[in-house]
This record gives sequence, structure tokens and C-alpha cells, in this order.
Amino acid sequence: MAGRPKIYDETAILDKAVEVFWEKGYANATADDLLNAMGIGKGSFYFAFKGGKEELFRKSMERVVELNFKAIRDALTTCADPVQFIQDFFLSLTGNESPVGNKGCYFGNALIQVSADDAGLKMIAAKYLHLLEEIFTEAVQRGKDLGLLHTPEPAGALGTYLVNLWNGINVTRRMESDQRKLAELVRMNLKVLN
Amino acid sequence: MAGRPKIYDETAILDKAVEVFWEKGYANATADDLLNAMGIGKGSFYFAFKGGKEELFRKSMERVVELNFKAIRDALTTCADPVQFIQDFFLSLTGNESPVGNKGCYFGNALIQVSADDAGLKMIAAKYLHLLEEIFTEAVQRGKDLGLLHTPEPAGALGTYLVNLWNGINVTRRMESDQRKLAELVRMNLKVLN
DNA sequence: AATGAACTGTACTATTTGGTACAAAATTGG
DNA sequence: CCAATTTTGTACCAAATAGTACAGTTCATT
Repeated sequence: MAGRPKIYDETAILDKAVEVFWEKGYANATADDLLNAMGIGKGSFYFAFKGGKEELFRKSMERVVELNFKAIRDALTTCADPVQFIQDFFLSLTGNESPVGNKGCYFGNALIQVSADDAGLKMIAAKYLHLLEEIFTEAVQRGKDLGLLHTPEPAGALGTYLVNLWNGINVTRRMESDQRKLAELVRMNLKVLN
Repeated sequence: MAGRPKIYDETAILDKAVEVFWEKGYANATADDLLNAMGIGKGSFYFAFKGGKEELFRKSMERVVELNFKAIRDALTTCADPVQFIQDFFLSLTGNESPVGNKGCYFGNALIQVSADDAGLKMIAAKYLHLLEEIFTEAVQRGKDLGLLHTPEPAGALGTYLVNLWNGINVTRRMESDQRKLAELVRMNLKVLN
């Protein structure tokens, strides 16, 4: 354990990479784009990420899960009314300054942007979307336990429903700029939570 | 009006290009991939598509609209029960051999795959998704006129709902291979059509 | 301070990319 | 058959790309 110390902060440059991938998409983000944003040289980059762009993206997905999903899960498991939280969450997606950003879902994007021969990355993206589904399912279950939900639909089916709504909204937002229509759309969908 | 005749069929090579774009995605499809699939040389290609890959993709989108959306619209405007048709249509998406293929929505994919500086392509893709929304809306309206629908939701809102479901399913299909869950998801969503 | 390990910057390379140039080929009309 | 026109194949190019090689640097340990 000796050696020259890193001149950068691991997570800081990962965050920069996340920005680039989110903004430009996996396929369109070049190594140059990434290195510039991260502010490190090729030497450092290929030393830290022996797997190149692919490994960087894998780690960037972990980072996004860490930053976003964990926060959602925490909020959902501690808040007084998870059902209300879910409703607010989805409605917030219809605004211009959504907390999640306007570039779609990091993992949904990945599923569609990553080329077929990077099957590994796709599977990881799918896995994380399943995690999100699970988070929704847990929240719904908690809502049921708290007596806030009376629908006969099982929590698992509602989790699937919500992750699909998430996937849909993240695409539909790109074709529809009318926030009213988006909000109405969400409201109509959230009627399943009654 | 003279000149050497084309050695290829315009629409035939467009169909080949559609295949490649659909399979690999816009960003990942190289000119080489496309030329090989289309079976023409660079000379012919850049002569026929002066705008290169971008123009080819624009025309390929037109072709997909022509092939797929027009068929859906025709079916929806002539069938006896448009509501039933919509239900069958969405349920068919959950199977392995969906009529639309398993590579997602051509236009939803485009919205997510095309780089930000190709804003023109994105707008066209969005426009075509709005066309699909309109097709759904018309079908719903017709269902109402025929007395097959009793929901108080306006047809336009239901059209938006359905295009969002379409967008969602096309992403969710990539993360969820369990056809039962997908079918259940669709069934839950289609309860809005009652 | 000497040693060795961890890290970085730069120069280089090989390949792939989209795209152009242009001469040759295939046709129709005169 | 000749001229005009349209289409094609090939050779070429410049830029961008991912990645390697490696010498040099900075530190902890001794």
C-alpha cells in the first residue's frame, strides 16, 4: 500500500461521466467527451477503468442506483404515506424541472442505446429496473399494510404497473411537451392506487 | 428522360435499411452496415441519399409509418369493434412473435438513440408518435360512437394514455421476459377502456 | 535517501468512420 | 451511331476513434 495518490475523486469523476452518458447517450458518448468532462488523461482513465467505456458505464450505473434509487427507497420506506409519495413522485416527472432530470431513465435509455453485442450491459440495466420495480412493490405493500390502499390488485402487479408507467413517461415526455397533458396522463394512471 | 436505370428497388433497399436501424439502433448502425444490407455501393447510396445516413433514416421512418401505422389505422377504422381490436393489439405485444417485432418502437427508439444535435430527426420521430396517438384517439372516439365505451374520459386523454402504454411496453418488454407478467400488465392498463 | 508501488501525461498506432471524386457503364432520344 | 443523361463502382481521403506503450512523477515504507 504505497504509491502515488490519485489526483481526482473517484465518485466525482463518475458523476461527470454519468452526466455525459445521460446527456448524449451511451453510443454517442465518445471517450474524448468522457475524458474531457472527467478532467483526467487517458493514462489515468485506462488505469482506473481497465475495461474502458464499458466498465465506466457499468460503474456509472451503480452510481446512479446509489444516488437515485436508494434515495427513493429510503423516502418510500420512511415516509408517512407512501401512496401519496408515489403520486407526488410521478407528478413531479411531468414538470420541467423534475428531480430526476429530463433525459429519461438512465436504465431505460441504456436498454435502448446499448448495442446488441454488449448484452452484459443490457442485463445489468434490466436488473436495476427490476430493482426499481421492487422498490415500488415494497412501497405499495407498505401502503396496503397501513390501510391506505384498498385495491385488490397484488402489490407485485402494481409494482410492475408503476415501473411500466415510469418507462412510458420517460419516453412520452420526449414527444409531449404539454405538461398539462402529461399530468393528466399520470393522474389517469394513478387511479390504480385507490 | 434517359440515363442508366437503377439496379435496385427503392422501397426494397429502404426496407433493408429499416431492418438494420431497428436491429442495431440509429447510432450504432454504420454506413457500412447499411450499404451491405442494402446491397448497393457508395456511389449509388450517396447519389440516392444526398443527405447520407440522416436522410436515409428520415425516409426509413416514412416507410415504417407507411407499413405499420397505416395498417393499424385502416384496421381500426374498418373493424367492427375497435375497442376489442386495441385490446388484442396490446396483448399481442406481450407475446414473443408480436407483429411489430421485438425491437421496440421505431420512433420511441429514435427519440432515445438519436443524438441531441440531430434535433430534426427527433422532432420527426415525435411527430409520428403523435400520429399514433391520433390513431388511438380516433379509434376510441369511434368506440364511443358505437356505444362500446362508457368511460367519461375524453377520447383524446385515452389516446394519450394508450400511446404512453405503447411507449412503456416497448421498454418494459426489454427488461421483462415473463410474458404472463406483461399480459397481466396490459390487462390492468386496459381497464381504462370500459 | 533509496526502493518500489501507484499513478499520470504524452506520443503513437491502427482502425473505422463518413464522405468525395470521377471515370466508366447503361440507357433513351435524335 | 452519337450525344445527353443518369447511375454505378472504385479508389481515395481526412477526421475521429479507441486503445497501447512507456517514460516519468509522486508518494509510503524502510
